[in-house]
Amino acid sequence: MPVTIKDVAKEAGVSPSTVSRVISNHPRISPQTTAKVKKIMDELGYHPNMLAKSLVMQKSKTLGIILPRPAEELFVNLFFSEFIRGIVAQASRIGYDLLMTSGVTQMDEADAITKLVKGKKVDGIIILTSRKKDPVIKLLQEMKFPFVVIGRSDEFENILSVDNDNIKAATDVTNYLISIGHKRIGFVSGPAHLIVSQDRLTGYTEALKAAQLETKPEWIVEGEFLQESGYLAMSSIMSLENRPSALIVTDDLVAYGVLRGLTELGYKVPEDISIISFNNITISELTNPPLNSVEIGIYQMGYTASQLLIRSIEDGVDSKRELIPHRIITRQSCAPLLEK
Amino acid sequence: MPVTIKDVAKEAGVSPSTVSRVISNHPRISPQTTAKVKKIMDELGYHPNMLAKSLVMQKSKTLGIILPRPAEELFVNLFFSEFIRGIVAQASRIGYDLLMTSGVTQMDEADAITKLVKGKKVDGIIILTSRKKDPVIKLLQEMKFPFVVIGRSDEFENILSVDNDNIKAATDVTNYLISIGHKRIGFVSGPAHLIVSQDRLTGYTEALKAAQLETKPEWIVEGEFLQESGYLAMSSIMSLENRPSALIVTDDLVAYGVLRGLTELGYKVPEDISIISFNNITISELTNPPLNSVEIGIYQMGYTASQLLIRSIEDGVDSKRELIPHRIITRQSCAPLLEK
DNA sequence: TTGAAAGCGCTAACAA
DNA sequence: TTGTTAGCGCTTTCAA
Repeated sequence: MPVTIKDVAKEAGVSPSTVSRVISNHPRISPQTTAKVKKIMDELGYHPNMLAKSLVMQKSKTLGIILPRPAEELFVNLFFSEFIRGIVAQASRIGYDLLMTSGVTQMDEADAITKLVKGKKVDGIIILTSRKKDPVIKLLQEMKFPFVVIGRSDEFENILSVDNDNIKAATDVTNYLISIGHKRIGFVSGPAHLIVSQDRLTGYTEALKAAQLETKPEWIVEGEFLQESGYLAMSSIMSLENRPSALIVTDDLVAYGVLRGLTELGYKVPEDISIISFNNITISELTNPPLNSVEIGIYQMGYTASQLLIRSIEDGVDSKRELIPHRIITRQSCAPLLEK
Repeated sequence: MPVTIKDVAKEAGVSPSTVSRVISNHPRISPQTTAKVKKIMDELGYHPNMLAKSLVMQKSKTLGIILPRPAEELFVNLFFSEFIRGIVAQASRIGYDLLMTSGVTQMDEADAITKLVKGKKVDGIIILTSRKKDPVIKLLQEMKFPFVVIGRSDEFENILSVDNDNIKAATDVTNYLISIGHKRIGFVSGPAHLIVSQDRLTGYTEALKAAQLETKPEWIVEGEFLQESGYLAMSSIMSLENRPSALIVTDDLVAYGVLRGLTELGYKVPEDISIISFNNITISELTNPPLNSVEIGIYQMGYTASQLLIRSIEDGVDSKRELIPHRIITRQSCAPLLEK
């Protein structure tokens, strides 16, 4: 039998409401009573029933997240762990937990979310991937329920989001290559329906334009966030007559595929071609040569998202875009291009 | 304003209990009423408040998991994502969600667990890492609260657990090397306080003994689940006079460190030395050469753990050890050793 | 400073 | 087959 507030009250010779007040540090309560009640709580091993509390308080102190689908979002997977750690670390600090769920067989994300929201199991929701015209964002927006998206929405301006400045990041990367002498720069992009793909591509294009460098459609290849895509992209690009001297790749795993293909074909990196990619996952320092990559601060994104969402729940802030700084990690996959 | 069971009742002209019965498919309820109530529920967009339901039912339909500490359990990290996916997939199917929490700064795992359990936020708990004399297992055992451990307990026999047969797996690996001609086999182990380390080491030792092969203390090196450990282990082992012709490594990441060091020193794998490791994480097929590794079925472990725990919650089964089969993945890091 | 009582939204005897 | 009622464990007016 669990010990309730009534048991404590009876044992301490006070009323349940007094015990309740002690629990929540109510200001107007005598030190003696407080001490007495606290002692009894310890003795009895009392812990408040959070369900009951949540029911009357109308809030669960819980954040919700929908587990991304396996195949579709492999991308997210590779740093899922670090991301979750960021969320939970911050949430726990403020007394929130994280509830994870997923759409069952036929039931999609939208239903899973509705269930959480209307079922009052969570006070806010974190959306992991932002696709173009994301229906989930629209749903949450309509329900006027607190949520934060990782990435950004192409439809709604005034929402809570945590993102990298992917356009800027891609611009920086492009300029970095330009600064070490490259003039022909290719781009291996990710799935077009993801906003992150779109933004990075934009940054690349803009940087080339600004530098008045040549841009060719065949230098841009789109693929999945898979090693194979890198391999394919590589072979398509290397077979060009006038091929790039440097390649920007949208993700480390893809870059690994590129690297692998290059090695197989007998090319040397960075002597024959320079490679730089995004996300800086574990693997990027393990490749041969170690990959230059853009650190995007996954843990911090999780941490910040959590923080922003909780603030939104508690203070009602519901429109803010937080940008997590990125940073180019220089390793050995890029080399200066000497004039010739 | 959320729509409650009362609103539905009033609108449908029935009592709240009737609505409740419709929700839970009570057998004795007329088709007409059912239809009418369901219609109203749809119209009003009704969803049951799970907190209220949980409060009266005394169960939350939620599983709990404590996020492993960063540094200590890097090991778990690498397949965290796949593991969680397994848990959530199965849990969702049966209508359970997963609640994640972590010890705040000073507050340790035990407190976090007590809070979840006594606070009634979860119906059962999944323990991710099993250390020797794990205090958390003891705590849960004492509270008589449903839980399942991934791995096994060295103290308690009669608990719920999902594990690989790590002793057998290590035996299999050792025998595999023996079968292709190796007689001098080394072992790079993990942290001694983890049961998985202990079991794999045991399996290795037993297999050698059974084959009446030589075993030398200096062929066994213990380290962390880190690349660096592999590097260190490698240099210690390769500097021996009579060194092994094959190495069993406790984890792919560590094996990567070994591989790297070997390459740096000019050794060739598998010509100069064969390497095989455990866990079969993404990285193991990306190395050069691709690593032979033991697939341990992480997703399935999560899935099974979830299943076992829910069964325990609902039917009271509380003592069962489920073994997930392992399987050696043959790639290019092992070569037969010819007699000489 | 403390207590009594009502109620959060739901389920489940018991009665009808 | 359906309704009435009590109560899950907590918070919070209102009164004392």
